Amino acid sequence: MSPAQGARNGPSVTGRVLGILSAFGPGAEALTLSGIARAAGLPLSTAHRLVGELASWGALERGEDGRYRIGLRLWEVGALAPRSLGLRERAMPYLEDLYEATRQNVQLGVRDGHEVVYVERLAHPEAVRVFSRVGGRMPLHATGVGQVLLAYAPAAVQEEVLAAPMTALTPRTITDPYELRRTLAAVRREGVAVCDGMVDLLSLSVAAPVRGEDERVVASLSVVVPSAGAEPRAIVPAVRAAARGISRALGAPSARRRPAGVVSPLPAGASPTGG
Amino acid sequence: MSPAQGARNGPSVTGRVLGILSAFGPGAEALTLSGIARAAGLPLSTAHRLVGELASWGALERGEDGRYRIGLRLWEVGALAPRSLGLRERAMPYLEDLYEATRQNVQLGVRDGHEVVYVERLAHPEAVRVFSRVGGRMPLHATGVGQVLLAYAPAAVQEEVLAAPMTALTPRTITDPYELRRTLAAVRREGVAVCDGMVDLLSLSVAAPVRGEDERVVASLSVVVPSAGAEPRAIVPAVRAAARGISRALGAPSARRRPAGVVSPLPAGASPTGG
DNA sequence: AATCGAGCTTCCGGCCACCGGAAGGAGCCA
DNA sequence: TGGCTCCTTCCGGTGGCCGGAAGCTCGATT
Repeated sequence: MSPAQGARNGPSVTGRVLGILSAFGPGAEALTLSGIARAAGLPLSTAHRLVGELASWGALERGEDGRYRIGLRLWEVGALAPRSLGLRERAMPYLEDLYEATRQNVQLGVRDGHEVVYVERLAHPEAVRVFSRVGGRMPLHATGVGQVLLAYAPAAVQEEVLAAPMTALTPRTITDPYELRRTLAAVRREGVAVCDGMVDLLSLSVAAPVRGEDERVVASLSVVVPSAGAEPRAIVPAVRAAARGISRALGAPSARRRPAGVVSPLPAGASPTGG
Repeated sequence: MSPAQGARNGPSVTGRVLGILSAFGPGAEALTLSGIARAAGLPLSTAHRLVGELASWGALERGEDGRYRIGLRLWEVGALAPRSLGLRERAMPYLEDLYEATRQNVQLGVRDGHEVVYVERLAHPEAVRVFSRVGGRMPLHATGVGQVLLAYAPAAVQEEVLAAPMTALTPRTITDPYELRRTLAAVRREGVAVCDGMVDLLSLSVAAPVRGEDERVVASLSVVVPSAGAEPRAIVPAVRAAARGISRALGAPSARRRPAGVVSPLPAGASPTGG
């Protein structure tokens, strides 16, 4: 997890304010004032003052139950993050198609440090339950999206991840540095990652890299399907095609092929396997 | 732009920090340090210090061009806003279906003060160009989603909006209080709003209310189609059904009907296209 | 090459805005 | 009634914030 977190937040006012925001998180969407003060390590009166100011601006909202939640205004500002909105906006149509074709789970993630942050997710209510959520984080080594992002990350990042101990989410999660290194090489070679039962034993994910205009991998998308009886071969081409479509939409030179045909990257019979 | 911006933000540190965040907005996703200082009305050195702190926490990110953008971390926190994520999560499947059926634009918005804030939007690349964007705001009186939200808003809000001057986005935008009042009554009676050419002359939107567990209208969704040759009658049922589906997912008692049938509110036959 | 300008970074003394203990109020439960 | 938790307000002391000033890095212009 993000080290130097709780301890930091220096004694500066800005740090305290950010500490208050840090108090919120998945599983802590609504907090009482004292809860915030506790989590942020602030005296109650201090928290009271700062929270009041945040609330009057709209960064926090106070519910009828007296508890505070993240406010719409903060969400608005957050929506301006280029790695969220800009990416999302262009990726959506392709995610749509992929979702429509599979009726399962489609995810889009970017790397932040040693973790993947899920920026978008389309989930069919009846699809396999997936652990991730929009705005959530997962370790890079254990997920399809993560492995792709790691495979194309700067060497320094890869070495850091390989050097650190890796937590196992299931018995099948890769935790051995050597094996991971081999896996990453395979991902680079194939252009896809297939993770079977690494997050939970019942699901399998297929992920592919999305490139930006400078050819760097800026995101990764994946489809998660039930492990049982899944046939990755059937999914891989679709995932690859969608990833390439998004890359093209982002202006990646390498993705410029096909003389601007149909929008849908999933024509019924077509296989991108070249030749 | 943004009037009364520099003036507000009190002289408190928190206010200054929030002022810095306010400097960003649609059309201002990337700013230089001095740009931020200018927009927030802060001395350069002060801005430098605060921005540095924000960036080191992850609220801002500095690009290779030296300009600052909203950081992923802030987006993450913003994603915790209940009116964004909680709503979105449950609404998505229905929006999906609606999008799939129409292949046009589907929008989901909530009310904030006298404006609608678009929380989600699915847009087909080839669909009518729509003015709105995720995280964007529009006046309540001029849009389908807005009219629905206004129709079910507290009386006080309605009167405030009716009393204030209304800007016309096109010649067809409602700006007359009396006419708006009549329109709102119709919306309440019908349970849908149909706005033809009010945002731009080429598009038409059909919107319906989404209710929460206490029956209050918490959001509104709409479909935007080309004005030319559109047949609202064909769309209305689909929009109503989707809105009801989301309401049910949110726990609205009134939406509990149908003995838990299929998930999709759009049985295969309903074709909104037509002649 | 020299000059200019725009933007960024660092430094530091003075002052004032922030801090947080303390006191008091509002609910809730036993 | 007493005890609990949570919230709100107040106010004097002080330590963190402020921001002018000096210097730096670019790139454009003469």
